[in-house]
Amino acid sequence: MARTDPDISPAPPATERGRRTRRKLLDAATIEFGERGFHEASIASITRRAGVALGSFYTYFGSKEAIFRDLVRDLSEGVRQAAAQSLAERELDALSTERAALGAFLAFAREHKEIYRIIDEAEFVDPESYRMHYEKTAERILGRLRAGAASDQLRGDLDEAHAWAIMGMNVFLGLRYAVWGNGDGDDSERASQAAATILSEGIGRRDAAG
Amino acid sequence: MARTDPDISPAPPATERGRRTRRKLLDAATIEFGERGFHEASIASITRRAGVALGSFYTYFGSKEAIFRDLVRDLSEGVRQAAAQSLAERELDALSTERAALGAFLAFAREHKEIYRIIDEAEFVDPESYRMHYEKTAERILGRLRAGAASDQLRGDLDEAHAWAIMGMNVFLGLRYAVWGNGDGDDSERASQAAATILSEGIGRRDAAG
DNA sequence: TTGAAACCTGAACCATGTTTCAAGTTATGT
DNA sequence: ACATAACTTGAAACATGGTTCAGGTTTCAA
Repeated sequence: MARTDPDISPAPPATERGRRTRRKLLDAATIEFGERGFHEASIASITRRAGVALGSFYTYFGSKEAIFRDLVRDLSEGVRQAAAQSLAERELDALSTERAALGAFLAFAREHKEIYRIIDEAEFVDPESYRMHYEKTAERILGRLRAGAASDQLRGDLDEAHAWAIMGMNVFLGLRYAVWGNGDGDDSERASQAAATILSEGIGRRDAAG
Repeated sequence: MARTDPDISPAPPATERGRRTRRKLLDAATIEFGERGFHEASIASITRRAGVALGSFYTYFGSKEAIFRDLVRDLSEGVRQAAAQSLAERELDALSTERAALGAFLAFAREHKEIYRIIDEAEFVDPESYRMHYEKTAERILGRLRAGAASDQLRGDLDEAHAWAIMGMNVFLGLRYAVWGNGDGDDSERASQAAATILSEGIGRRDAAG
């Protein structure tokens, strides 16, 4: 009895000690999932890393899937905050804003390769969160595009598809130059430059374009 | 004895019957992996779908990973061919070529959602093939960009990063409008339009851009 | 101080599904 | 026809690792 739906995590910790333990498990899981991926990861290894008994895991999480789900949501929020913060720091014109957003994302990805990988794997382990992550991200990009259009800096006909195209550019540049790259800043600079050019002028020759 | 390295698939079939059975397993695996994902998929279910005994599986594939690897390479080649064929059909200017390539990719993704998913999952099951798939794809895009530059239709300074940016756009537009979309052609049209606009003029206002 | 709730422990349980194997069947070349 | 290699079969061995549980320890409010 008192069965917990394995899909759902038990009630949040009531004491400080509990919150600490839960946090330790979450941090250990970030490393474990990042290094080995969801299926290679084991709960025993997570609790070992956290310095906690195996059984304690189920005090805080209903199942292996459940902790992964919690993690993805945590991290998705983390990415959002990192980007938002970098944009709040200064006032920029619309195109520079997109460039800064990509820069922040690349820096974040370079520092948190494991997070990048965890969100990717959510496509298979927790599709709902995966979808949510990208839909929310696209919405934020679209919001910026609309603001740029409102202030006459950007085209007026930009829509959701443009936001998804920009997001795709950013994600793949991050994969190639922040995660796979050698980790120095030059790669990121090259990526930012390419994206900025495309967004400001496209790839056609200036004098040849219709 | 006669142990087979589980990472490697045994020697190819020597008879016609063998080739048929191997093909049946590969086809069944495409469906199984596409529907349930790598880890949910079971070899028993694959052989059941193929109408073959469980043990026969190991006559043709060294392990579950091995058949997945073979599959990813098959499919990666399939995507390549589909795109190449659509481009070979007519002579197009550089920007139209990119638009046609995206169109072919979207159509392919709409028809083969399971293939799209399998290649994505290779990031975790067979990183080598995954990486190869995208590197090859980026190379082909870069080749087109260089050709466009050589004929003075595209900017002269396009490099690998631009190719990755374009690939990212295409992949994400495919995810959103071909795989997640409602499946009609309107979505694809919208996606193609957005990408074409970005590539030809960027997102800035024509008269406002520097 | 004390009782109850929260939390911790780790060995054992158990479900799942991959892999092996020994024996039978079909194809092929001489 | 015959010998041999290729192929097929499915039950059973086996490994792995998620999950449970019964009994201990810590925390905290009354």
